[in-house]
Amino acid sequence: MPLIQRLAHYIPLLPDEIAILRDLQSDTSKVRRNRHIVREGVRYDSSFVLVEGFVIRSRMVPNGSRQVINIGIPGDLLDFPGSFLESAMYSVTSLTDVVLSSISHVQLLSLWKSCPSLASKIFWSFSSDAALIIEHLVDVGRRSALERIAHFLLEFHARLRIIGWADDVSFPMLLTQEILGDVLGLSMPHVNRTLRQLREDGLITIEDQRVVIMDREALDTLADFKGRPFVRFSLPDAFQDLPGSAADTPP
Amino acid sequence: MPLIQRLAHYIPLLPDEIAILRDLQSDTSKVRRNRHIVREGVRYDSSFVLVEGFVIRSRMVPNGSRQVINIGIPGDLLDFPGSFLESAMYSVTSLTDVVLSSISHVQLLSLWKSCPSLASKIFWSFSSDAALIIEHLVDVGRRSALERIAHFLLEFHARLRIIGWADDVSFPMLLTQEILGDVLGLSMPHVNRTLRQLREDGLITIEDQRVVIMDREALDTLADFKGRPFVRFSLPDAFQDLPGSAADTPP
DNA sequence: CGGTACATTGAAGGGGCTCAATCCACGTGG
DNA sequence: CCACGTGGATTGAGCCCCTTCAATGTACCG
Repeated sequence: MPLIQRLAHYIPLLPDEIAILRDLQSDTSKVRRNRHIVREGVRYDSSFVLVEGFVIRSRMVPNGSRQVINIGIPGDLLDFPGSFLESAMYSVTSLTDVVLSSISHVQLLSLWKSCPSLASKIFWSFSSDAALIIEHLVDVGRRSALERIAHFLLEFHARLRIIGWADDVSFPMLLTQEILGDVLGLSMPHVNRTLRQLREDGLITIEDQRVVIMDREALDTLADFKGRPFVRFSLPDAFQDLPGSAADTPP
Repeated sequence: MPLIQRLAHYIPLLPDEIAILRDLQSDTSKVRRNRHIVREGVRYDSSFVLVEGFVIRSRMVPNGSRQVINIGIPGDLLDFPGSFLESAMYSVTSLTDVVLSSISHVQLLSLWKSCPSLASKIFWSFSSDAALIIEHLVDVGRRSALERIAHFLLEFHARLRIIGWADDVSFPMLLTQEILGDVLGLSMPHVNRTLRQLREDGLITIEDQRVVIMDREALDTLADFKGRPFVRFSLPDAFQDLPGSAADTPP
């Protein structure tokens, strides 16, 4: 239950809420590698929780290139902000074999009545997705290739750690250099050269498809990465305490 | 009441909802030109509706440059996704003299109980902000300077039109070229040259601080601008009809 | 009338792109 | 078991878009 794990990493979840979340993810479906899950321009009336596997959300541009908006990892709620919009504004494609659980928009929104405290936590999750995109915008707009890649690696590492896919200093390299280029607005050859430079400078190594962070401090400085202090749950207590007392949940 | 105007442009608002919105914006405050309204890293417990004037939301990068996330125009709800986060992830600065109306997060969230249909409309508004940022990301990541500027001008024109600040073919140029550069990840001289090229190609003219669109079709093509079809309200009827029947409101 | 803010233009350089070749690991079928 | 195909990584050469640095122009304002 990576969604629960991810939320709980930031916010104490009440037993009730966990039960509801479990329930929401009851019917799952599988999608093979390299398939479209959501297609740009089409309308959907349910969102998806990514239970297993990885996806990319991307937009094509007429000149032939594409921009990857975001890498979806287990526990992510796909399709924000699409949930509220007329039609999907980007495609979602499976990067690996994937297990999804769909949640209709009606279900999602009715949470505001049945369990507002949980709803607020889910909307917090949307906010932190938006925050991620803003970070991404800053990356692409105002950082050099070296800074961008460093920043992306650190951010991705942080996200993977929360769901148990990374240890303190390393994580699996799930993206091809081509995709990494589409994420960061760079060409594939330049991604390659920049990664090499990071290696030569002793900041990272890459072995067996894993990225190993060799010099955390230098990377943090280079990327101006301050952990992710802003991405933390913060709502009026009135909303955290609704269903019962604000007890912690067992880990 | 630009917020009401903006929402109503997309979504029929019920009389009740309009009354509540009016009420929310009752106490206003003024801020002079070039002042900080929200400062990066600080925590706030209320959001703002921008009633009059223009603001920029931006992030500084250690190398001295900054990235403008978004231009706030009258009717915008500032501080998303900040509302849910521990601390502001970007600064908000007044571009002109400004009239704000603050809405505490508690007030905002309690709408989900007191008037869920309105709440869903406000959250739709957040979604469309997020959509704007995604468009922006695509711009900066994968479009040439010419395409970027064209796209920005069209998008900005569309937004200004909704609140009555633009006519069919022209709108006031509210940004300096320096700011435009910070929006689009370009240097000021290059913004200048690119604008000149757009002029020389007969796509736009700039006179008396107004941008005039001379060749709409060519601009649309260049920028791959398709109006903003995805930014349209779309929610299960269950949520649109809660307080009464789905009657239109008088204009 | 000098000061400030912004627009404009030029020259030179570099970061990142394009195009293209090569290499490597892996899987698959004969 | 090997030949081959395929997807991805790596590397090189040349170029161009955009940046940097710097100077000049221009409007407005106290």
